[in-house]
Amino acid sequence: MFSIGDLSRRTGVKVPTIRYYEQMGLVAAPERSEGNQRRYSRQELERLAFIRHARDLGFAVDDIRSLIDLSGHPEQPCGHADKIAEEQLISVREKIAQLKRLEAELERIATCCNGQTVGDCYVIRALSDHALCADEHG
Amino acid sequence: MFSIGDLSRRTGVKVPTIRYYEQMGLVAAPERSEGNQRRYSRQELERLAFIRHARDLGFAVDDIRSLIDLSGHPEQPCGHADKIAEEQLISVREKIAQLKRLEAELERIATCCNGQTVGDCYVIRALSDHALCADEHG
DNA sequence: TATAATTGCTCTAGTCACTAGAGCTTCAAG
DNA sequence: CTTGAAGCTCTAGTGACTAGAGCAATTATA
Repeated sequence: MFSIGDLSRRTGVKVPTIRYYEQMGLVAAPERSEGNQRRYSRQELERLAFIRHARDLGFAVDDIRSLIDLSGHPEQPCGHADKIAEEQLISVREKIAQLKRLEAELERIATCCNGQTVGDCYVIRALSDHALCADEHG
Repeated sequence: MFSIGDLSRRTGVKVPTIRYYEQMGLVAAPERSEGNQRRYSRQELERLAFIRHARDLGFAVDDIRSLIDLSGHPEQPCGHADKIAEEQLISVREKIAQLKRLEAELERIATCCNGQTVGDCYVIRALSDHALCADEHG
């Protein structure tokens, strides 16, 4: 049996976050000690590790809920789980592409400032005048 | 003079967001018409375009506030503006690196599922067992 | 000019995924 | 048996908006 602090140390999920997940129904409410403190089993530790891992990978809490539901039905086809993972992959790739455009733009902005005062600072001018942008972003 | 809707169309910032920016003190409260509707000048249009541009580039609202303050003092040295832009560039690069790790992990997860049922689905197993990960993430 | 459609107003509350703090109780070590 | 860490519940705050209710003003059309 683990206390909530044990669980936190073993999974890297912060204590208030574990309680929040319980409130959201992502993890079930565990047994309690005589003094009303949460006591977790190994199974609950594993579920929390699953959640932590999925969150690290950027899955939304709703997606995680679906994945947990699916893992409770091991006899069903896994197309849905695949779909969730693939959509997540697409969204990650889109974010990377978007951030690369920002990187290029910021590189230009942050490295071109040779002015001595704000009045002719490239950072400020570039933000004021979209026309100074090499290409579209946002 | 522009109505709030004009401003929205010209800058791409949604109407409620403009009002929210006013509440946050990012844009000043403008003149009002006889019937209490907001009426903006060209200067205010430009400031909002500046904000929009900076938000597109991922600057936090607090950073934008600093940049606006700076642009109101064109005689001062621009080191601070440079610093904000450079920090933003670093943070964007970190996000890209992080997302690339996620991409690699998700690729492995999403493309390796040859099982027919959830029971042996790679997506579910990979999330359950961090040991299946090729390298660290998160 | 009358009316209808659109746009605008304020205000409250909701989103997501937590995080912080107050004020109290229980637990484990010495 | 005491002390200090860890736990409890509850409310409220974060960032950057977004949604909706219930009105008022403006603009376009007949």
